[in-house]
Amino acid sequence: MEQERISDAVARRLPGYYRHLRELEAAGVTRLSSRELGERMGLTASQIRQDINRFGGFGQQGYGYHVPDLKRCIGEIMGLDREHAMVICGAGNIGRAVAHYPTFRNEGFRVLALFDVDEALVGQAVQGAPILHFSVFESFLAEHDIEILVIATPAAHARRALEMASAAGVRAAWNFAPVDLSVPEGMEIANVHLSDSLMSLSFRLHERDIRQGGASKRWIKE
Amino acid sequence: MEQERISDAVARRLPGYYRHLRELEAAGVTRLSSRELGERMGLTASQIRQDINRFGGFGQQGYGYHVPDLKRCIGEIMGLDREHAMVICGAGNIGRAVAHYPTFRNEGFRVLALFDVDEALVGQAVQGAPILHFSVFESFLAEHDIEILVIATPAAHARRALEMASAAGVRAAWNFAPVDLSVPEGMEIANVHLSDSLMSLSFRLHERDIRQGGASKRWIKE
DNA sequence: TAGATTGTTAATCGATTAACAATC
DNA sequence: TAGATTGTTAATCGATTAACAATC
Repeated sequence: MEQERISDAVARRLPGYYRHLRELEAAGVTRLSSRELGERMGLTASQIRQDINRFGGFGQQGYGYHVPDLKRCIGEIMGLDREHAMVICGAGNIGRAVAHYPTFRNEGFRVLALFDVDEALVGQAVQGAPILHFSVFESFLAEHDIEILVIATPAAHARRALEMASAAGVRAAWNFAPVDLSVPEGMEIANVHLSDSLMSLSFRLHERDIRQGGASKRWIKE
Repeated sequence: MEQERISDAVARRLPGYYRHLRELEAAGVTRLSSRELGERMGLTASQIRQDINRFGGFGQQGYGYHVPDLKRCIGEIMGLDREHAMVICGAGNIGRAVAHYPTFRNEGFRVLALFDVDEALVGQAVQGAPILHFSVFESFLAEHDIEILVIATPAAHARRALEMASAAGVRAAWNFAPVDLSVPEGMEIANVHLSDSLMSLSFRLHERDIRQGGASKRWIKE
């Protein structure tokens, strides 16, 4: 009964498997070997077999994997076979972009409402979800069974929204505010930090400049 | 002159260091030990010293690190001491959210223009950047020295925008379209995959359910 | 000087890759 | 059956942690 927690390395690759399997299924591919999937994803066949086998033997010797079956199984592993009720705190650009994003609407993630303090936004709707005033946030949480809080507020308000949601029994937070939120007891948090990937990209460009343009900068050791 | 490429693990942590140092500097902290920073960030002191030392000895024995100096150095390492000219392909919710996002506007990332095929959007402006028709994308790239392309189009158009930018000498792409774009010769790419972090979060919730609710599901091995 | 803390080398740990027996 | 490919164990590699001499 006791089993090891799946490593972050594997948990991070699961959505990529799902995305590629979805594309392959849409393209009509039904059979796939770990070697073929590896070439497509830039991973080794060995790693793919290791990853998939953390969850059970979904393949068949001599044949490979059945694309629709494997896609469904990986979807179930990530809980995509059921609905996830979400609310979004902050109806600014990020909040509204999340509410519109089609990829996860298609996978059972449902936005029930957005919350903001800006009276000009309250009363509008985004993709059928109403924008409500933040003052009714707690009562809304009490009345609805919300599983995931999306934090799209300025950094200063993120912690407060998280605490209210935690107290109301919300199980997870998907945080876009540029702060590292510590994890309340019993919750799962994903800190997105949109600008981090841009800064890493900028770092790689700069690293490349330094290599090519002669190592005049001191931070490259010789 | 020849040196090892910085590992992805380190490159991914750099923006986090920068963010925490910025917060500490704003809070008036000037002196910091690796142990203190580690406690704050949830890393070991050892790892922090290893990471920082990839780039040079920025600390002082017996004292620790000088917060403003270290922040500036890490900023320079990521190239934040200069401007980065960007264009955004796709002026939908994601594209506009990126154009508004304050965190990287403050760090020298400048959006010169957005491009879209929707005539209703063309002519508008976002934070001072005009929305232009995609038909003038190539001529705009020819006339301006653009460093980073932000891809915020539907998946089907991502590759085309990337190829045009690559041909025009754009050096990097920050991709929000839900496809893994292969890297053109000489470019750096960051594939963001917004929904991946949500799916990983959902996976962790589901994993937790299975552990607690008895391992009736087969994918947990016993 | 004594205490503190870095920079750096060595040890450990975990993730990835390779290999191959099992089996479809 | 023969060929192919998985599931799984063993080997390798790289990243993290521990230890400690250097030094402020």
